[in-house]
Amino acid sequence: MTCQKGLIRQSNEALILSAAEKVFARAGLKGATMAAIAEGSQLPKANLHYYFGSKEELYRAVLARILNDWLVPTHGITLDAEPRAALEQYIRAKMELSAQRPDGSKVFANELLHGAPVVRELLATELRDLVVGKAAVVQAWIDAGRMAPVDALHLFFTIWAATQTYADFDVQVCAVLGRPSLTSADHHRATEHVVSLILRGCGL
Amino acid sequence: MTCQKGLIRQSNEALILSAAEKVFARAGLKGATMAAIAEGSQLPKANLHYYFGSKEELYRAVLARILNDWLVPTHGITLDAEPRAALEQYIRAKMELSAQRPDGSKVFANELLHGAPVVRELLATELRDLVVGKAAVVQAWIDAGRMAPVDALHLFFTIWAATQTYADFDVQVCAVLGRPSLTSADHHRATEHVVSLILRGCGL
DNA sequence: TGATAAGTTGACCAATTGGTTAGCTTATAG
DNA sequence: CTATAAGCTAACCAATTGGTCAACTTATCA
Repeated sequence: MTCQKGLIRQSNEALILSAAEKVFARAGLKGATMAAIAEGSQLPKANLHYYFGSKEELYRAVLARILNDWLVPTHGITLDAEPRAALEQYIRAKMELSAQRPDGSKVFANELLHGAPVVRELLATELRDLVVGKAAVVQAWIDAGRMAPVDALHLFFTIWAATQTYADFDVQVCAVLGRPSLTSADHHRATEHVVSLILRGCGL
Repeated sequence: MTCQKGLIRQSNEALILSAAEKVFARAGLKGATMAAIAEGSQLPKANLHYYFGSKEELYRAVLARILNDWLVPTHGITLDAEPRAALEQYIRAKMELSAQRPDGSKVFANELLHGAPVVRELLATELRDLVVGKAAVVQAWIDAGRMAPVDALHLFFTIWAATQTYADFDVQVCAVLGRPSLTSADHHRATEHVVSLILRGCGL
């Protein structure tokens, strides 16, 4: 009963996924080449097709991994949580993700930008269900007078946008700040800004 | 002395630029094909190369047009303006742009996402100079106690992100809202949300 | 140990696609 | 009207690239 994948397979798939995330982030779905991913993972091109049938299948696998990491940090948003602490922790988690794994965010952004041909179904089901649920929590907080009356669904759009902009559009941020790349001090400053602006915007 | 371009040329260039913006938005730089742009503009492919030397030159022309529209609405942010009115008007203008010309925003977002190989210089000069100047105005408002002490530069990042997300990532917004596409009522609701959240966040 | 499966790889192919060119038609101006 | 320039276009080319395949080596386990 060997339900587990072979160790070699497991290791090589991880290697390929990691390289693919970087290449897809830099070049997009069409711009990325299997040859570049092969080079990034130090494996011959034919090997990629052995583990992942096609370029699109590999792309799909990369996206699946990202979406998962995307949804996890909402867990602290519950009815009996303290609004200010829960939202602050969520925003900080998203900022941390933008700083630590910008490539993943970029691949996802690219997919959305082009109409989400691959993940559209997931958005309309998994993502929607989760967010609608969390928005109901926020609405309950508002109804209880625990925060200002913002639009609960759109609040999530704003939080995603404000946090992910530091991953997706880092070149722009760098250019305006006059930096070659974002330092951890920059990320810290950005985090404090976003946290305080949005919390104040929510009357917290 | 005919310094003006021929009428035919002017008309066809506009036709091509418009079609190119749509195709580049949908497919990205690499994903877009000259054939698709040709079909979109109802012109044979060789004609595109007659007016624009290469695919990249055409892409560059599309981006230039967008960046210009991008920078214009900051004009109301001046030292002697009223902070609340000036920021509100700027945010509304950006939301209007997102609603009216989402394709332009998408092309620009795609360019940033992939490291801005074509407009990087423009970002570090034109955009930076403008934004640093406007941030100084915001900082002066803060110093005068006319608004809450937010980070002036990062405030612009947040405004851009919060407004453009409705153009760049409209599929995601649609999916979560459960809409096939964004209605003008949706755009109105989004605008009021962003305006009130950010203004309150700025203590206005 | 031997047999079956898993993993590896260079060489190759077909399709796509940006770009060219030669020859054509239409417009413009003297 | 004529000559020159501008505009148009089908056919073609070279390069890129996703994907295939057959032959090979290595791992696994009864």
